Amino acid sequence: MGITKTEGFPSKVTDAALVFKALGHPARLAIMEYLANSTSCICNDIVDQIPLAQPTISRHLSELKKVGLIQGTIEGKNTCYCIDQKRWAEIKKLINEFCIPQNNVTQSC
Amino acid sequence: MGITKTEGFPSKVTDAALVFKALGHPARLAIMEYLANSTSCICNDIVDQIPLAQPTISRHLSELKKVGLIQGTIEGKNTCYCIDQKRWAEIKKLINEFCIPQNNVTQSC
DNA sequence: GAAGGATATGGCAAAATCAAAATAATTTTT
DNA sequence: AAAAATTATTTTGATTTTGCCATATCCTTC
Repeated sequence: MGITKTEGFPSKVTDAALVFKALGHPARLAIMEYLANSTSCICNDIVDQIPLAQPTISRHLSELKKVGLIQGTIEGKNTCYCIDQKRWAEIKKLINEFCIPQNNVTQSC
Repeated sequence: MGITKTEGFPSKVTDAALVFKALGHPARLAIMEYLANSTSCICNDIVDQIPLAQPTISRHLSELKKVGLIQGTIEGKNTCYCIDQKRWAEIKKLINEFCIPQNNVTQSC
């Protein structure tokens, strides 16, 4: 039904899924990469780099912000968006610990 | 428009986005975790573990397979699904190298 | 070969997503 | 205070996703 069932899953799983989902779009991934590799963090500069209209970028930025991947601070006329490095490091750690093959677990394939 | 624009992004970005997207659903993430921690890899056992109908699980499995996260092999009456460990390791590596703050890059926030 | 178990597929309805145009809100500049 | 610049929000329409029922397919067993 286009509605994602979340009941019956541990919150650890649903929380992680929200982060992955946010990263699961080319524009949002490109924004993250831009922020990691550019000295600029100004919204308008992002709009210049990504081939999408300004309102669309704004939407994507707000979704990244919603899951805590980035922070946005208003600086006068501009808004500055930055990766939340602490949170990003936590997420990376979580991914690394995720789906590690257990040495006591042997499957037939 | 519910349609994701992919033109104008490097294929490295769109490819990674597809993997993140596949992981961005509680059921699919729960399947991955189950496969990593269980000795069983039989489809029917997964259906028993996840609170969704069999056809729905089957769909999710096929999406994970589509992006190469898992492999499925038919074994008589059953189908055995397993994490593609080689690919999974590659993806983890890719994520780790992703969005690392460059030390020559300083932002104002 | 009939019956039963396991999995995949087709079809449908509800909901969510994506993109952009239009517009609003806020701030700086003139 | 008017104009310009930057960003967010609202609205609209097209598309995709999700979930499940019904059904098909394939294999095993009886």
